[in-house]
Amino acid sequence: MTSPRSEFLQVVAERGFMHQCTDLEALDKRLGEGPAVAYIGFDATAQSLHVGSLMQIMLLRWWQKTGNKPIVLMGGGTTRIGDPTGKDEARKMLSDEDIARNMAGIQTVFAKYLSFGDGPTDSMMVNNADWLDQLNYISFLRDYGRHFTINRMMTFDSVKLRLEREQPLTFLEFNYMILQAYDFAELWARNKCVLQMGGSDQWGNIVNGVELGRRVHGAELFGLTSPLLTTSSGAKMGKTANGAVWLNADMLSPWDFWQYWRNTEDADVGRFLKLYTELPLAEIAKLEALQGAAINEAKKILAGEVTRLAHGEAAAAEAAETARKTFEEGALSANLPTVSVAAGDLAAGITAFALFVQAGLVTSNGEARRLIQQGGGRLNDQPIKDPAQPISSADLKDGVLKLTAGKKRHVLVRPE
RNA sequence: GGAGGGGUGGCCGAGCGGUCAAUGGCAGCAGACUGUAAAUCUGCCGGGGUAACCCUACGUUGGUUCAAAUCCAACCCCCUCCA
Repeated sequence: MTSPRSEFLQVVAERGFMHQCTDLEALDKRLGEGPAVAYIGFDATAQSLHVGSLMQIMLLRWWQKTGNKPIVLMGGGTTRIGDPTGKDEARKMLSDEDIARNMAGIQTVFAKYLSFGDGPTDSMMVNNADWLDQLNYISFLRDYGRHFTINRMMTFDSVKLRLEREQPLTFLEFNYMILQAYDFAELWARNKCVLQMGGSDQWGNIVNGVELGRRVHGAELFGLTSPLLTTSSGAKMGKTANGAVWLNADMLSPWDFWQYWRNTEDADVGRFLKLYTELPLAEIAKLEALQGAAINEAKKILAGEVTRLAHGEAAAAEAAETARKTFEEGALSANLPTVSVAAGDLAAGITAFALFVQAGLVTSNGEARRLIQQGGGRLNDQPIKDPAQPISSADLKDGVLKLTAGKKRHVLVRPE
């Protein structure tokens, strides 16, 4: 089709959010008729979402910004099943307490990206446990199970891949797609929700929902998926050395979050600016055209914008300033991550390798020794030659010690 | 219930009585080169220890042996086929 007329779909197309859509023209037409309701589901598998989900959150944000109503669906019910999509084996069962705790952690992040309330374009949050938990098995099978054929279910990747790899797929997991389809139909019935979005791996689950809605409610529903993002060198988004890039500040500090974006590969800068910031496309075009070292400026803007959305203006500014002092001036910034050691211990002297362990820069004495022996350990910006070198109060500068592991990881140590 | 195959370090995957903390690949870390990028090259990559060396580890538990990831027994789990 030609370029979409609706503002939402224009944004989605221009900025790279579009992977597949069940019926782009019809959805465009529907959006032209007035505000619509769309949802994205988030299962409560961890205490925080990570940047892998950020594209979905931005989609909801654009949806709201372009005059529509977003629904955030918390998968309180479906998390008890476990989505087999893209997994080689069943995830361990999460207890109800874990799920409740995870949901509480995840919910907080949405308030930063969406405005909630009762207005026509205000976002709302619902929990599919509200309807899934009370389903009656036989009734459900008769009303909904008859719309699914095993023949067709076996053709979906989530099922097919497991079977082809001869990995077990339990009946519990096999039901996941049915429940997700039911969610969509239910959200149509309750809130006239007409669109489900999600990552491309959710395509099968989404299509099932579209079809189920048509069969049981005669509703015209739509699905739209975003591409699975990898970095230019092929790594999945959101993973780093120390684990996932969490969106919650208590799981990953705004400083580390800023650093993650600052270290974006050159080739990804333009793509990420379009997806994860709201800068005008013309400005992004200029930034991504920067060559050589100049593109670092674009990375700083990327880091600043993304951090501002996730953690606020102040946190973003502080991270930028800390980075400037630390990396560009080589000066000491008081806002670097800080750990404390007992003043008495420091006065007595602590071996360098032990201090690196205490500072959390490495996880074992052996690793600390290796780091230092290989020339990757510095104290107050001076290389440490001997892992056993004692460090004491005499090394304090302005009341702190600055420890560095490698080129990028800095920690301040304060006696207390 | 029967027959066969399999469970090895974060992952994949060799090993099949000693020379095995266990080949190789991926991931990760450090150094060089750079731009807090990528690619490349070099080193490292279970824990403790300056080191000698010690401890833990090859599904679980016992056993054989001077010596077991490797052999035996029982058990647990997974896969395939049959009933």
